[in-house]
Amino acid sequence: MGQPLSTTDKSPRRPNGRSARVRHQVLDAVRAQLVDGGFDLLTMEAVADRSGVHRTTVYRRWRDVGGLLADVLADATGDDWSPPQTGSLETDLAAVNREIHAALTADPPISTALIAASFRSPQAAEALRTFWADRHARCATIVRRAIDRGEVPADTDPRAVIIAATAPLYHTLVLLRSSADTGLAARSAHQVSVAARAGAFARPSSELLATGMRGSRVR
Amino acid sequence: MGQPLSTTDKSPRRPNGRSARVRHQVLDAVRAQLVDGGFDLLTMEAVADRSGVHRTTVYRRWRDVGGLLADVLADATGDDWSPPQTGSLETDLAAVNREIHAALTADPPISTALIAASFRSPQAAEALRTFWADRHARCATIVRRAIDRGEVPADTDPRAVIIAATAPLYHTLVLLRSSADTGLAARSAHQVSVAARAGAFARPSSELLATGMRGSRVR
DNA sequence: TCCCTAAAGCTATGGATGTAGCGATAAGAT
DNA sequence: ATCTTATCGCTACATCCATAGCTTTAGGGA
Repeated sequence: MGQPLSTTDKSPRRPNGRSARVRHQVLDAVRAQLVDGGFDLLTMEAVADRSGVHRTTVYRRWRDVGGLLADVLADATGDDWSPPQTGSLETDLAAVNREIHAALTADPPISTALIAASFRSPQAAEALRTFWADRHARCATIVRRAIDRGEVPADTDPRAVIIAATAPLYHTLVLLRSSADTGLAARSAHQVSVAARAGAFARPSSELLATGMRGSRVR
Repeated sequence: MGQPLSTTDKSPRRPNGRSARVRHQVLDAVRAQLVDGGFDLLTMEAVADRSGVHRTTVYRRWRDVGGLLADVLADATGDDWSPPQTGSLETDLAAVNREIHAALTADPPISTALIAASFRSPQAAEALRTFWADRHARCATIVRRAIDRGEVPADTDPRAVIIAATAPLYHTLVLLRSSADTGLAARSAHQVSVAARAGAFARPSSELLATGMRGSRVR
């Protein structure tokens, strides 16, 4: 909740006054505009008109649409999301994947809009990196619980498991833009959990021996 | 080599004359501009100036930057690329991943530019879909060879294996924009091949029985 | 060789986008 | 209460971006 001004990367010198009010008006306008106009109609001018804040002010503080979305994302961080807990690695991963699927196919497509914006604005890209780093860190508990249960070897790399499980879904929906069938979420979870149980996600530098052999040297 | 005009989706009525010459000039200019200017300087005006073709003509035939890149991509299809053949599923997948890694970190970043453009232009998005569909189809032979060798069950889904193996790399480099260490390519290949050998990539509707059990029903 | 016309060139123009400079306002310190 | 100055609002302007309408050129069939 640090209200970092996107443009200057430092907090406003007058955080309780007009600046804060303007920021709320603008971010509300961004969300509203995104809801009933989509990404295409999310323009600096539209946001300015909708918020009642002058155009030049929006330009000054947020620079471009990516900056606006980045600030919306920053405003949304610090929520209390925690990964689902269903009793097994596979079902946990599947549940996460279903949430991702829901987010990526939601209407209005806020997530997709943010990803698209990250290719235009370094600010949005950075905000997205931060967001994902946070989510990956939280999801690591899924793998740690599986380790505690003895489901997978102790040297399993949590981050690698999470990425392997979720990447196919992102890839299909975001990059290939094909309509992933509902089973993909579950199938990816299944495949990854099979590999993880076999010790394929052991950390390279670990002394603990995994069940599967590692070290697939390439060339 | 059907030279489909991107804008009209139909071939030019005079395919050997000025139209073709103009197309070559423009596509050459796009490639050149991309090489020594990057995506940011790839503008309609720059391409027009560089190619010697008038601005309005470039607009008429290609509409926007995405259209230009889409046509460049279409112009590049029909190459004779074929997946590497190294003797095992794991090393084949690793080799593919290394090619992807090289392409995504190449300078100038043509692949990344195309992906970015696909979020702005439906034409570029469609071209990219086509391109990837083609590549996935060709990569399927990697899995088929593994089936023939008896490395993996006969009902293994080739496309699912390819996507699972390559998605983490795309995800890391393109979406997370973090600098994937060189080992990621090999590790993903290893993990997927372990799961595939265990039968985790069996086609849902297959009558053939895989070695591993399937059917991870969710909820 | 001579038309016909598809396609390119050109000019003009409207709209969107982004910035500069300056005066006005109000947050917060004294 | 008063002053200082960060921040906003406003006007004007400079580009870019994209298209419309018209003229000119040249490919390719007769």
